[in-house]
Amino acid sequence: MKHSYAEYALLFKGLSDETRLRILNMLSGVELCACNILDEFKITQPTLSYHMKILMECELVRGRKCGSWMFYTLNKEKQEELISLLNEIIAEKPCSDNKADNCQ
Amino acid sequence: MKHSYAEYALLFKGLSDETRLRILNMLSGVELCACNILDEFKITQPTLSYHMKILMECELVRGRKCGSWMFYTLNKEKQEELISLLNEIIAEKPCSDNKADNCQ
DNA sequence: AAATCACATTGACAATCATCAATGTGTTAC
DNA sequence: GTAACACATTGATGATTGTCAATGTGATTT
Repeated sequence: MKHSYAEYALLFKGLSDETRLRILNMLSGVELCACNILDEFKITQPTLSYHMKILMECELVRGRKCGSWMFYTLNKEKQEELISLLNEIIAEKPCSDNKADNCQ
Repeated sequence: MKHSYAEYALLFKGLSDETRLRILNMLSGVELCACNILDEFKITQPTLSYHMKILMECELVRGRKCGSWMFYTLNKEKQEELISLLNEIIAEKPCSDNKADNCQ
């Protein structure tokens, strides 16, 4: 648990929308500008801007401005943190007795 | 991509609440009944019931009824699927040229 | 069978979310 | 400097969310 539950919840909220998941997948290994991303969806430009803001606020994505373009890249570290958290949750705790003993 | 984006979005939505994250963590390696879980929170019983319903609907948690008790366990497979998805997103695609070449 | 216990469901509510049209801001092209 | 472009912000709207009090349901106890 590197961060608080509230922070992780925010990260997962960033991932909890189909459009945003598609955007993240588009960004894997590539840097794209907003207009490239917009082309792939049937949403308006303000809606995309809204999603990119959310992705950047929870730091799943990084942005860099270049002239009047905005280029986006994945922040792999954040996703690795989520993978660590999920692994941590899955892992059995040493203290756990693993059985609900009051009912077979 | 074992499932659809919509399904993954639902799974992440399941994880996007602080209370539910804490519940999942409580369940790692242990089977607990609803009343055990409720004791740890300052929420009402209907609210817990609501959260457990969400966790079961997206199959992050499995439930088993025993008399009038409900026992819950983690569904590790689902979390492993999410880890796979995150790894897949992080991984660079072979087709990607990795650079936005119209701006240094 | 009546009371109690463990949990689910319903209805209501405020808060947040995803979306768009309209508008604003800063950059580039002419 | 004016027009066009790329993106952000604002305001509005319908949908969804998390919460609770009240009530329902089914099992257990007495």
